[in-house]
Amino acid sequence: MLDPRLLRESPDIVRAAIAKKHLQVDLDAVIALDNAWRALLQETESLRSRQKAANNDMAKLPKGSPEFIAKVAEMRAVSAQVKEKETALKAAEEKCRAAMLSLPNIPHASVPEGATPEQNVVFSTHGDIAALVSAHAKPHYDIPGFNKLFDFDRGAKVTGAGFPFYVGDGAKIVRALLQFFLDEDTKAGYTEVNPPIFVNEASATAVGQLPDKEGMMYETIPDRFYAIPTAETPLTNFFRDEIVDEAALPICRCAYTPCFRREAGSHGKDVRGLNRLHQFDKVELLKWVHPSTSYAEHDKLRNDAERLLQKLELPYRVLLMCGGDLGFSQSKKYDLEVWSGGQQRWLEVSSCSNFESFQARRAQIRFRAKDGKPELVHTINGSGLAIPRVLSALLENNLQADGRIKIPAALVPYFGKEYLTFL
RNA sequence: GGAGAGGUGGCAGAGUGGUCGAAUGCGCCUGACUCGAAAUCAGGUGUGCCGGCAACGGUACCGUGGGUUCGAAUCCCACCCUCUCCGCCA
Repeated sequence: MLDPRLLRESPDIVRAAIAKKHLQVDLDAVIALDNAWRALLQETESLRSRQKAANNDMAKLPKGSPEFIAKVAEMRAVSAQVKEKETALKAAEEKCRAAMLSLPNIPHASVPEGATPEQNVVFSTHGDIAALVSAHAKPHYDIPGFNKLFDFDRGAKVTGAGFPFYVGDGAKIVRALLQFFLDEDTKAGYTEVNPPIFVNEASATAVGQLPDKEGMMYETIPDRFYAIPTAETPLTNFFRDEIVDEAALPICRCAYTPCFRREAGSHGKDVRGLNRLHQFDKVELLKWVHPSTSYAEHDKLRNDAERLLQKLELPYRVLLMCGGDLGFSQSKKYDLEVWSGGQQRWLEVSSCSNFESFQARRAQIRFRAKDGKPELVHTINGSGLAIPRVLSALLENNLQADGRIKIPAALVPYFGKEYLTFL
């Protein structure tokens, strides 16, 4: 959510932000709703003020006295008016809040102009893609024996499409990657957290998944919990409605969780094999930072995620997202894409985003500044990293002529052997 | 799942219909005393929203949401959470 004062004082900044993100929002309607709400609030509060003054007078009067009885009669009418106004006020407030929630975050000045993913800027490229071209290269789902270690058919039987079983070395490579990521992230200064993987409605709302993305999440009956689409959801809510110690900032945490995404409407080549799943494992990095260090911490977090790909010796590139491809709630975002040599395509394995105070305002996460006034923190997060696509690149890029997969040196201590075998 | 108790400011803890944003204690901040500190004494010390350049004014908040009433921290209803006992169970 944006600061309402920004809308009132500098609507042009908001207008420019909407344009840069290539969104359609009727800003004037939002402003009108805000004005209407404020006018109604004034009226209601002055009525209540009158009511309060009368109450104080009545407290001094003897209960049964004629003056008292007259006051009761008089205030009965005011009370009815207050109730009426309060009902109207509540409706106006809800409309206004909904309208405010429809306003996107302001993109940072360094975000490039652009409407489509093609206009994202390649920020940096690492590793040698050409070296991966070989005669036996193939998509991971076509590698002989793939279905033994990554059993999609039985997963479909037991649960549904996109819920594979990982078997034998398949399970072990997932565990090795998770352990490796968590160890590296911890070394980089992130405190490991093991959060709940279901959240309530308030938590989903605070990070912006509700309203709007309810169709993307699995919901439980009868408790109305949501299966988390990312560890960002429970992690960000850790400090919801709290004022944290300024000296503790930045607070850096990492968490492994399974992630659940309905991905309604996704079909075709993009979703084959490990490319897109309804349940997958991911380690998330998250920081609560002081606004003054926000972008430096954002860069650091991106570097922390990049280091993981470097240690796994996977070629990757970093995209700086243009305004049109920036999410609704982000001020700036880098995507890390790993090169998948068999499919000959880039796969997104991490989005490193700075939300500035957009999430913190909704979630009411603040710190006490030196002058004593609470101030909103900035939140930053990114994957470090998502397992299936890293795995898919690992399988494709490291496929040997004999059908085995060479395990990167950094991962060998975790995996326990130098090769993964399918058959 | 059953029975009972309870949820009040940073913490502890009073308050059962009106002058209560809320006693008191602790903590914290400022000042006095002191070479300095401790102790002591005096004063201060929640958050949001609206209006205002500001000083400040208004209003809301006693787990959450409804209700009763001229008036609710206080009474009624629902829900959430915590604790105790019983039951069940990884």
